[in-house]
Amino acid sequence: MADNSGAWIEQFEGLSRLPPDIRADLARGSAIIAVPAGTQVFEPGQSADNLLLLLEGSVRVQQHSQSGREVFLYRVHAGESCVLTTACMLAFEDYSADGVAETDVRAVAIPRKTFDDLTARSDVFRQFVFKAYSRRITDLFRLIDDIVFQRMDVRLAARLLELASQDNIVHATHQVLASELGTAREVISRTLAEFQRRGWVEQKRAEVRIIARPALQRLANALMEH
Amino acid sequence: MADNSGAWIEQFEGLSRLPPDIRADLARGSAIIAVPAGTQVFEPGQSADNLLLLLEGSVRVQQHSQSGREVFLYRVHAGESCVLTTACMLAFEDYSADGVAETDVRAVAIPRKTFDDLTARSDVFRQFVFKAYSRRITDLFRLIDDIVFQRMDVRLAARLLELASQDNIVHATHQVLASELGTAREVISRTLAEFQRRGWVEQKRAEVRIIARPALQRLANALMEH
DNA sequence: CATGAAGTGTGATGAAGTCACCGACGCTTC
DNA sequence: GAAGCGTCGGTGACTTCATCACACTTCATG
Repeated sequence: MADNSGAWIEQFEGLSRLPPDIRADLARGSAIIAVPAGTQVFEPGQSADNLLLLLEGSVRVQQHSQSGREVFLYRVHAGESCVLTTACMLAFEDYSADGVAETDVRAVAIPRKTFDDLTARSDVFRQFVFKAYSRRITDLFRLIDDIVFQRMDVRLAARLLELASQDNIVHATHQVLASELGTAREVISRTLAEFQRRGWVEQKRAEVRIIARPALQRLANALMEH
Repeated sequence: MADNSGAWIEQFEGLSRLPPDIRADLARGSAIIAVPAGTQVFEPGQSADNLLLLLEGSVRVQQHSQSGREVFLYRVHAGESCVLTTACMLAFEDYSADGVAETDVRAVAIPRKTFDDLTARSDVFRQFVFKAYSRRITDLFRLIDDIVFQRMDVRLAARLLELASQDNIVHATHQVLASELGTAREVISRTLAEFQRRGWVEQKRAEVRIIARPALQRLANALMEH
């Protein structure tokens, strides 16, 4: 187990206000773990017994439907928690979504026992947990709204901007982008072809380079019609 | 305030195991309220300060999108709780969904203070809350899955069966059904017309009568193709 | 450099959403 | 009961998106 002095607690906005005794117990009752990219962090049918707080990296949470395809649900970034797994930690109900480390991940693992103890003893910790819930749930609401009402090109533009690195490159295959948006690869191919035709992006294999950020931005904000 | 002896606690599976002292505090610290049909139970921009446990009736939770249309999210029945409002109770984050009483509703209102107190003191209560969360979240996951992958006619058939009263009648306009499924009225009209052509339903103004339940059932289970 | 797997392009077809409009029903008001 | 009006439902034309089938390109690897 790595150093766990509890210094990481400062990285989490809601936890920095924890009183010293709780903070000590949290550090003592948790472990810092490292997970290589690609690892299944949690999966359906296995009741998660750790709440993860991400220090570095990101986790992609998705759902495998009966139909075999997968839908992207949301992404957990550093400084956030995989809080929805707590629902099954305490509810013993099997989870229908799974999480995959997209990059190498460093995280704090809080076992059920510690989680339960802190939830009982600290209202600051409780607020942290419920706030994280709130965040995820509103994300899901927004996702549903997008799926139902937004056009594909608008959603793709927005997602490209989100995923782009500083140098305006998105490292992702059309297939990956498709599952991010819950659509088919062909739709992504065609839409990207259209973006390229307009000179907004350039494409290589498994890579999209954003040329005209402002144009994509305008489309993403749906300030553009047709 | 109506009689609140705490007898209602038995109606909630997860709460019946509460120890006597907690149970007494829960009864004392909560109130039974009656809400007429059509009332807005909670709404965006107003941080809910009561957790509702439904004794009778149902609450429809939906989202008003920027685009003006609304999406049905889920329905809370008697014996269940509007637990997602707790996320904002404790997180102080504004809620983007609203809830409307579909029928006259009797409910137990648990104010934030009581909720917070019980969450700290009782692990049975905590489990109840988290289990309710779990239930809602998996409902949302299923909803997303349905929206993305299921055909409209399959979803409509399933919804008709859910909404039908004992005498196989669904009291709802096409518009209402459309917003339940996040689609357009015309789509519902056409699909229902098709169902009618096949002799599965009959229609009156603001009413659908199910004639061939088994056929709808087969379609709903997607055991039927084309 | 042959081979196969992964990534991408494209056309045809059908399902669903959108837009525009009209007619039918039910309720009020005179 | 006729006129007026709002809600509800029906329909055609068109667009967008999903699906299926298949061909072509890129790239790693033996």
